[in-house]
Amino acid sequence: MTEAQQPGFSRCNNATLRRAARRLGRFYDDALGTSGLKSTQFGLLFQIHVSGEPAMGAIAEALIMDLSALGHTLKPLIRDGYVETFADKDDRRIKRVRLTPQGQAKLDEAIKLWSAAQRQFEDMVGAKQAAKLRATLDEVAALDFEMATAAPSI
Amino acid sequence: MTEAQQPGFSRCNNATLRRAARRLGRFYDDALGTSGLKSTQFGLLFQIHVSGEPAMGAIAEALIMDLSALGHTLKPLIRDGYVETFADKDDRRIKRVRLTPQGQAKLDEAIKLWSAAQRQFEDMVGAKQAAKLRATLDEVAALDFEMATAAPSI
DNA sequence: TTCAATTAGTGGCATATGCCACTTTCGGCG
DNA sequence: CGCCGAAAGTGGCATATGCCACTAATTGAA
Repeated sequence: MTEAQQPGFSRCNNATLRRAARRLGRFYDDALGTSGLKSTQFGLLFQIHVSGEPAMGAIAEALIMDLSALGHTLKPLIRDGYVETFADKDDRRIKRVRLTPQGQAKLDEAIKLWSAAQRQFEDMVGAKQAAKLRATLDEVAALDFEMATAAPSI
Repeated sequence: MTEAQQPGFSRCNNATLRRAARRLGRFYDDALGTSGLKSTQFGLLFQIHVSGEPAMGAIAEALIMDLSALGHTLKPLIRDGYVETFADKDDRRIKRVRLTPQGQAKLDEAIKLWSAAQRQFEDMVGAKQAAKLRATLDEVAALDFEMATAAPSI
Protein backbone atom coordinates (compact mmCIF):
# COMPACT_ATOMS: atom_id res chain seq x y z
CA MET A 1 0.00 0.00 0.00
CA THR A 2 2.95 2.30 0.51
CA GLU A 3 3.34 2.31 -3.22
CA ALA A 4 0.18 4.33 -3.43
CA GLN A 5 2.22 6.81 -5.41
CA GLN A 6 2.36 10.54 -5.44
CA PRO A 7 -0.51 12.58 -6.76
CA GLY A 8 0.83 12.19 -10.25
CA PHE A 9 1.50 8.46 -10.49
CA SER A 10 3.26 9.45 -13.67
CA ARG A 11 5.15 6.23 -13.47
CA CYS A 12 3.54 4.66 -16.49
CA ASN A 13 5.33 5.76 -19.62
CA ASN A 14 2.27 5.11 -21.70
CA ALA A 15 -0.17 6.97 -19.46
CA THR A 16 2.18 9.93 -19.24
CA LEU A 17 2.53 9.99 -22.99
CA ARG A 18 -1.21 9.91 -23.58
CA ARG A 19 -1.80 12.59 -21.03
CA ALA A 20 0.64 14.92 -22.72
CA ALA A 21 -0.82 14.00 -26.08
CA ARG A 22 -4.31 14.99 -24.98
CA ARG A 23 -2.97 18.29 -23.75
CA LEU A 24 -0.89 19.13 -26.77
CA GLY A 25 -3.56 17.84 -29.11
CA ARG A 26 -6.05 20.32 -27.77
CA PHE A 27 -3.56 23.12 -28.12
CA TYR A 28 -2.86 22.38 -31.75
CA ASP A 29 -6.54 21.73 -32.39
CA ASP A 30 -7.40 25.13 -31.04
CA ALA A 31 -4.72 26.71 -33.16
CA LEU A 32 -6.07 25.04 -36.29
CA GLY A 33 -9.61 25.83 -35.28
CA THR A 34 -10.51 28.38 -37.92
CA SER A 35 -9.29 26.09 -40.69
CA GLY A 36 -11.81 23.47 -39.70
CA LEU A 37 -9.11 20.80 -39.57
CA LYS A 38 -8.16 18.79 -36.51
CA SER A 39 -4.48 18.46 -35.76
CA THR A 40 -4.73 14.81 -36.73
CA GLN A 41 -6.17 15.65 -40.11
CA PHE A 42 -3.54 18.29 -40.62
CA GLY A 43 -0.84 15.76 -39.94
CA LEU A 44 -2.41 13.33 -42.35
CA LEU A 45 -2.76 15.90 -45.13
CA PHE A 46 0.81 16.94 -44.57
CA GLN A 47 2.06 13.39 -44.75
CA ILE A 48 0.21 12.85 -48.01
CA HIS A 49 1.63 16.11 -49.28
CA VAL A 50 5.24 15.27 -48.60
CA SER A 51 4.93 11.71 -49.83
CA GLY A 52 4.36 11.43 -53.55
CA GLU A 53 0.88 10.02 -54.11
CA PRO A 54 1.57 7.40 -51.47
CA ALA A 55 -0.19 4.07 -51.18
CA MET A 56 -2.40 3.74 -48.12
CA GLY A 57 -0.09 1.18 -46.64
CA ALA A 58 2.85 3.55 -46.98
CA ILE A 59 1.02 6.29 -45.12
CA ALA A 60 -0.06 3.92 -42.39
CA GLU A 61 3.48 2.74 -41.96
CA ALA A 62 4.92 6.25 -41.89
CA LEU A 63 2.41 7.35 -39.28
CA ILE A 64 2.53 4.06 -37.38
CA MET A 65 -1.20 3.69 -37.76
CA ASP A 66 -3.34 0.67 -38.34
CA LEU A 67 -4.24 0.47 -42.02
CA SER A 68 -7.94 0.25 -41.33
CA ALA A 69 -7.72 3.17 -38.94
CA LEU A 70 -6.15 5.19 -41.69
CA GLY A 71 -8.98 4.23 -43.98
CA HIS A 72 -11.51 5.48 -41.46
CA THR A 73 -9.61 8.68 -40.79
CA LEU A 74 -9.36 9.39 -44.49
CA LYS A 75 -13.10 9.28 -45.02
CA PRO A 76 -14.06 12.70 -43.72
CA LEU A 77 -11.21 14.22 -45.72
CA ILE A 78 -12.42 12.55 -48.89
CA ARG A 79 -15.99 13.51 -48.13
CA ASP A 80 -14.93 17.13 -47.72
CA GLY A 81 -13.03 17.01 -50.98
CA TYR A 82 -9.53 17.49 -49.64
CA VAL A 83 -8.22 14.12 -50.68
CA GLU A 84 -8.87 11.64 -53.46
CA THR A 85 -7.76 8.10 -54.09
CA PHE A 86 -6.92 6.27 -57.28
CA ALA A 87 -5.78 2.81 -58.23
CA ASP A 88 -2.16 2.02 -58.81
CA LYS A 89 -1.33 1.36 -62.43
CA ASP A 90 0.58 -1.85 -61.88
CA ASP A 91 -0.94 -3.41 -58.79
CA ARG A 92 -4.68 -3.22 -58.56
CA ARG A 93 -4.63 -4.06 -54.86
CA ILE A 94 -2.91 -0.79 -54.16
CA LYS A 95 -4.87 2.40 -53.66
CA ARG A 96 -2.93 5.61 -53.85
CA VAL A 97 -3.83 8.89 -52.22
CA ARG A 98 -3.28 12.53 -53.16
CA LEU A 99 -4.51 15.96 -52.21
CA THR A 100 -7.07 17.69 -54.39
CA PRO A 101 -6.48 21.36 -55.28
CA GLN A 102 -8.79 22.29 -52.41
CA GLY A 103 -6.83 19.98 -50.18
CA GLN A 104 -3.64 21.77 -51.17
CA ALA A 105 -5.21 25.13 -50.48
CA LYS A 106 -6.57 23.98 -47.14
CA LEU A 107 -3.20 22.58 -46.19
CA ASP A 108 -1.49 25.86 -47.09
CA GLU A 109 -4.00 27.69 -44.97
CA ALA A 110 -3.54 25.28 -42.08
CA ILE A 111 0.24 25.44 -42.27
CA LYS A 112 0.11 29.10 -41.39
CA LEU A 113 -1.97 28.39 -38.31
CA TRP A 114 0.17 25.41 -37.42
CA SER A 115 3.33 27.49 -37.64
CA ALA A 116 2.01 29.89 -35.07
CA ALA A 117 1.19 27.08 -32.67
CA GLN A 118 4.48 25.40 -33.30
CA ARG A 119 6.31 28.64 -32.66
CA GLN A 120 4.38 29.34 -29.50
CA PHE A 121 5.10 25.88 -28.19
CA GLU A 122 8.77 26.17 -28.93
CA ASP A 123 8.91 29.58 -27.35
CA MET A 124 7.61 28.04 -24.18
CA VAL A 125 9.73 24.91 -23.96
CA GLY A 126 12.65 26.06 -26.04
CA ALA A 127 13.41 24.99 -29.60
CA LYS A 128 16.33 22.89 -28.53
CA GLN A 129 14.32 21.15 -25.84
CA ALA A 130 11.48 20.53 -28.30
CA ALA A 131 13.83 19.05 -30.87
CA LYS A 132 15.22 16.78 -28.21
CA LEU A 133 11.77 15.68 -27.18
CA ARG A 134 10.83 14.88 -30.76
CA ALA A 135 14.03 12.92 -31.17
CA THR A 136 13.27 10.87 -28.09
CA LEU A 137 9.71 10.30 -29.23
CA ASP A 138 10.94 9.17 -32.62
CA GLU A 139 13.20 6.71 -30.85
CA VAL A 140 10.24 5.37 -28.91
CA ALA A 141 8.24 5.13 -32.11
CA ALA A 142 11.04 3.18 -33.69
CA LEU A 143 11.40 0.64 -30.90
CA ASP A 144 11.10 -2.95 -31.93
CA PHE A 145 9.15 -4.63 -29.18
CA GLU A 146 9.82 -8.26 -29.75
CA MET A 147 7.73 -10.40 -27.52
CA ALA A 148 9.49 -11.51 -24.43
CA THR A 149 6.25 -12.71 -22.86
CA ALA A 150 5.86 -15.77 -25.01
CA ALA A 151 8.62 -18.21 -25.64
CA PRO A 152 10.22 -17.60 -29.02
CA SER A 153 8.95 -20.04 -31.62
CA ILE A 154 11.27 -21.82 -34.04
CA MET B 1 8.65 24.76 -51.68
CA THR B 2 12.11 23.90 -50.55
CA GLU B 3 10.61 23.33 -47.14
CA ALA B 4 9.12 20.12 -48.45
CA GLN B 5 10.78 18.41 -45.51
CA GLN B 6 12.64 15.19 -45.11
CA PRO B 7 10.91 11.82 -45.24
CA GLY B 8 10.06 12.07 -41.58
CA PHE B 9 8.76 15.63 -41.31
CA SER B 10 8.84 14.94 -37.61
CA ARG B 11 8.88 18.66 -37.17
CA CYS B 12 5.44 18.86 -35.63
CA ASN B 13 5.64 18.27 -31.92
CA ASN B 14 2.06 17.17 -31.80
CA ALA B 15 2.27 14.72 -34.68
CA THR B 16 5.44 13.22 -33.29
CA LEU B 17 3.82 12.83 -29.91
CA ARG B 18 0.76 11.10 -31.32
CA ARG B 19 2.85 8.82 -33.44
CA ALA B 20 4.83 7.67 -30.44
CA ALA B 21 1.62 7.36 -28.45
CA ARG B 22 0.09 5.04 -31.02
CA ARG B 23 3.20 2.92 -30.95
CA LEU B 24 3.57 2.72 -27.22
CA GLY B 25 -0.15 2.31 -26.75
CA ARG B 26 -0.18 -0.81 -28.82
CA PHE B 27 2.76 -2.19 -26.90
CA TYR B 28 1.09 -1.71 -23.55
CA ASP B 29 -2.22 -2.89 -24.96
CA ASP B 30 -0.60 -6.11 -26.10
CA ALA B 31 0.99 -6.57 -22.71
CA LEU B 32 -2.35 -6.13 -20.97
CA GLY B 33 -4.05 -8.31 -23.54
CA THR B 34 -4.88 -11.31 -21.39
CA SER B 35 -6.47 -9.11 -18.73
CA GLY B 36 -8.99 -7.82 -21.20
CA LEU B 37 -8.17 -4.24 -20.30
CA LYS B 38 -6.85 -1.62 -22.68
CA SER B 39 -3.92 0.45 -21.50
CA THR B 40 -6.26 3.42 -21.28
CA GLN B 41 -8.65 1.58 -19.03
CA PHE B 42 -5.79 0.39 -16.91
CA GLY B 43 -4.62 3.94 -16.45
CA LEU B 44 -8.10 5.02 -15.52
CA LEU B 45 -8.60 2.23 -12.99
CA PHE B 46 -5.23 3.02 -11.50
CA GLN B 47 -6.04 6.69 -11.20
CA ILE B 48 -9.29 5.89 -9.43
CA HIS B 49 -7.42 3.48 -7.21
CA VAL B 50 -4.82 5.98 -6.06
CA SER B 51 -7.32 8.77 -5.63
CA GLY B 52 -9.76 8.26 -2.80
CA GLU B 53 -13.21 7.85 -4.28
CA PRO B 54 -12.56 10.82 -6.54
CA ALA B 55 -15.22 12.99 -8.12
CA MET B 56 -15.42 12.69 -11.88
CA GLY B 57 -14.14 16.20 -12.31
CA ALA B 58 -11.10 15.41 -10.20
CA ILE B 59 -10.23 12.41 -12.35
CA ALA B 60 -10.72 14.37 -15.53
CA GLU B 61 -8.45 17.08 -14.26
CA ALA B 62 -5.76 14.65 -13.13
CA LEU B 63 -5.76 12.91 -16.47
CA ILE B 64 -6.21 16.10 -18.46
CA MET B 65 -9.29 14.69 -20.07
CA ASP B 66 -12.54 16.27 -21.06
CA LEU B 67 -15.15 15.54 -18.43
CA SER B 68 -17.61 14.15 -20.93
CA ALA B 69 -14.90 12.02 -22.47
CA LEU B 70 -14.22 10.58 -19.05
CA GLY B 71 -17.90 9.80 -18.68
CA HIS B 72 -17.89 7.90 -21.94
CA THR B 73 -14.70 6.04 -21.13
CA LEU B 74 -16.07 5.03 -17.78
CA LYS B 75 -19.13 3.33 -19.23
CA PRO B 76 -17.60 0.07 -20.37
CA LEU B 77 -15.84 -0.24 -17.02
CA ILE B 78 -19.10 0.26 -15.17
CA ARG B 79 -20.88 -2.12 -17.49
CA ASP B 80 -18.23 -4.76 -16.83
CA GLY B 81 -18.56 -4.24 -13.09
CA TYR B 82 -15.10 -2.87 -12.40
CA VAL B 83 -16.22 0.54 -11.30
CA GLU B 84 -19.23 2.04 -9.61
CA THR B 85 -20.38 5.57 -8.97
CA PHE B 86 -22.25 7.11 -6.10
CA ALA B 87 -23.47 10.54 -5.18
CA ASP B 88 -21.51 12.83 -2.93
CA LYS B 89 -23.08 13.25 0.48
CA ASP B 90 -22.89 17.02 0.55
CA ASP B 91 -23.14 18.11 -3.04
CA ARG B 92 -25.63 16.30 -5.18
CA ARG B 93 -24.05 17.62 -8.36
CA ILE B 94 -20.94 15.60 -7.64
CA LYS B 95 -20.64 11.98 -8.64
CA ARG B 96 -17.88 10.00 -7.05
CA VAL B 97 -16.20 6.93 -8.45
CA ARG B 98 -14.63 3.86 -6.89
CA LEU B 99 -13.45 0.41 -7.86
CA THR B 100 -15.63 -2.58 -7.09
CA PRO B 101 -13.98 -5.64 -5.55
CA GLN B 102 -13.79 -7.15 -9.02
CA GLY B 103 -12.28 -3.91 -10.22
CA GLN B 104 -9.64 -4.15 -7.52
CA ALA B 105 -8.90 -7.73 -8.48
CA LYS B 106 -8.72 -6.89 -12.15
CA LEU B 107 -6.40 -3.99 -11.42
CA ASP B 108 -4.13 -6.22 -9.36
CA GLU B 109 -4.04 -8.69 -12.20
CA ALA B 110 -3.33 -5.96 -14.72
CA ILE B 111 -0.60 -4.40 -12.63
CA LYS B 112 1.43 -7.57 -12.96
CA LEU B 113 1.15 -7.47 -16.73
CA TRP B 114 1.80 -3.76 -16.79
CA SER B 115 4.94 -4.17 -14.72
CA ALA B 116 6.39 -6.54 -17.25
CA ALA B 117 5.72 -4.13 -20.08
CA GLN B 118 7.03 -1.22 -18.09
CA ARG B 119 10.18 -3.16 -17.28
CA GLN B 120 10.70 -4.23 -20.86
CA PHE B 121 10.30 -0.68 -22.06
CA GLU B 122 12.75 0.65 -19.53
CA ASP B 123 15.21 -2.07 -20.34
CA MET B 124 15.16 -0.89 -23.92
CA VAL B 125 15.40 2.85 -23.44
CA GLY B 126 16.99 2.92 -20.02
CA ALA B 127 15.24 3.71 -16.75
CA LYS B 128 16.95 7.05 -16.46
CA GLN B 129 16.07 8.01 -20.00
CA ALA B 130 12.46 6.93 -19.43
CA ALA B 131 12.18 8.96 -16.26
CA LYS B 132 13.52 11.95 -18.10
CA LEU B 133 11.03 11.47 -20.89
CA ARG B 134 8.16 11.27 -18.42
CA ALA B 135 9.38 14.41 -16.72
CA THR B 136 9.46 16.27 -20.00
CA LEU B 137 6.02 14.99 -20.92
CA ASP B 138 4.69 16.10 -17.56
CA GLU B 139 6.10 19.53 -18.25
CA VAL B 140 4.32 19.60 -21.57
CA ALA B 141 1.12 18.48 -19.91
CA ALA B 142 1.48 21.27 -17.39
CA LEU B 143 2.00 24.03 -19.94
CA ASP B 144 -0.38 26.91 -19.70
CA PHE B 145 -1.16 27.86 -23.27
CA GLU B 146 -2.60 31.30 -22.97
CA MET B 147 -3.98 32.48 -26.21
CA ALA B 148 -1.63 34.72 -28.10
CA THR B 149 -3.69 34.47 -31.25
CA ALA B 150 -6.46 36.75 -30.08
CA ALA B 151 -5.86 40.13 -28.56
CA PRO B 152 -6.14 40.01 -24.79
CA SER B 153 -9.57 41.14 -23.64
CA ILE B 154 -10.29 43.58 -20.81
C1' DT C 1 -0.87 -23.21 -65.70
C1' DT C 2 -3.03 -23.90 -61.12
C1' DC C 3 -3.32 -23.40 -56.34
C1' DA C 4 -1.65 -22.02 -51.69
C1' DA C 5 0.27 -18.20 -49.23
C1' DT C 6 0.81 -13.35 -49.02
C1' DT C 7 -0.43 -8.55 -49.56
C1' DA C 8 -3.59 -4.46 -49.58
C1' DG C 9 -7.83 -2.78 -48.37
C1' DT C 10 -12.76 -2.73 -46.59
C1' DG C 11 -16.50 -3.04 -43.20
C1' DG C 12 -18.21 -3.91 -38.80
C1' DC C 13 -17.73 -3.38 -33.97
C1' DA C 14 -15.79 -1.23 -29.80
C1' DT C 15 -13.25 2.07 -27.23
C1' DA C 16 -11.05 6.87 -26.84
C1' DT C 17 -11.79 11.83 -26.89
C1' DG C 18 -13.75 16.38 -27.78
C1' DC C 19 -17.25 19.95 -28.23
C1' DC C 20 -21.77 21.69 -27.51
C1' DA C 21 -26.30 22.10 -25.64
C1' DC C 22 -28.82 21.05 -21.71
C1' DT C 23 -30.41 19.92 -16.82
C1' DT C 24 -29.69 19.85 -12.01
C1' DT C 25 -27.54 21.82 -7.99
C1' DC C 26 -25.21 25.17 -5.37
C1' DG C 27 -23.96 29.58 -3.69
C1' DG C 28 -24.34 34.34 -3.23
C1' DC C 29 -27.22 38.72 -3.54
C1' DG C 30 -30.70 41.87 -3.10
C1' DC D 1 -36.79 34.03 0.21
C1' DG D 2 -36.28 34.07 -4.90
C1' DC D 3 -33.31 34.64 -8.85
C1' DC D 4 -28.93 34.58 -11.45
C1' DG D 5 -24.60 32.79 -12.60
C1' DA D 6 -21.24 29.12 -11.75
C1' DA D 7 -20.23 24.22 -11.26
C1' DA D 8 -20.77 19.17 -12.38
C1' DG D 9 -22.54 15.87 -15.24
C1' DT D 10 -25.20 13.78 -19.26
C1' DG D 11 -26.31 12.86 -24.08
C1' DG D 12 -25.73 13.48 -28.83
C1' DC D 13 -22.67 13.87 -32.63
C1' DA D 14 -18.15 13.43 -34.90
C1' DT D 15 -13.47 12.03 -35.36
C1' DA D 16 -9.51 8.84 -33.94
C1' DT D 17 -7.80 4.16 -33.60
C1' DG D 18 -7.59 -0.83 -33.22
C1' DC D 19 -8.77 -5.66 -34.10
C1' DC D 20 -10.92 -9.17 -36.76
C1' DA D 21 -13.05 -11.40 -40.54
C1' DC D 22 -13.34 -11.04 -45.48
C1' DT D 23 -12.49 -10.09 -50.43
C1' DA D 24 -9.64 -9.09 -54.28
C1' DA D 25 -5.03 -9.25 -56.46
C1' DT D 26 -0.40 -10.97 -56.71
C1' DT D 27 3.30 -13.95 -56.29
C1' DG D 28 5.67 -18.10 -55.89
C1' DA D 29 5.84 -22.72 -56.31
C1' DA D 30 4.67 -27.54 -58.04
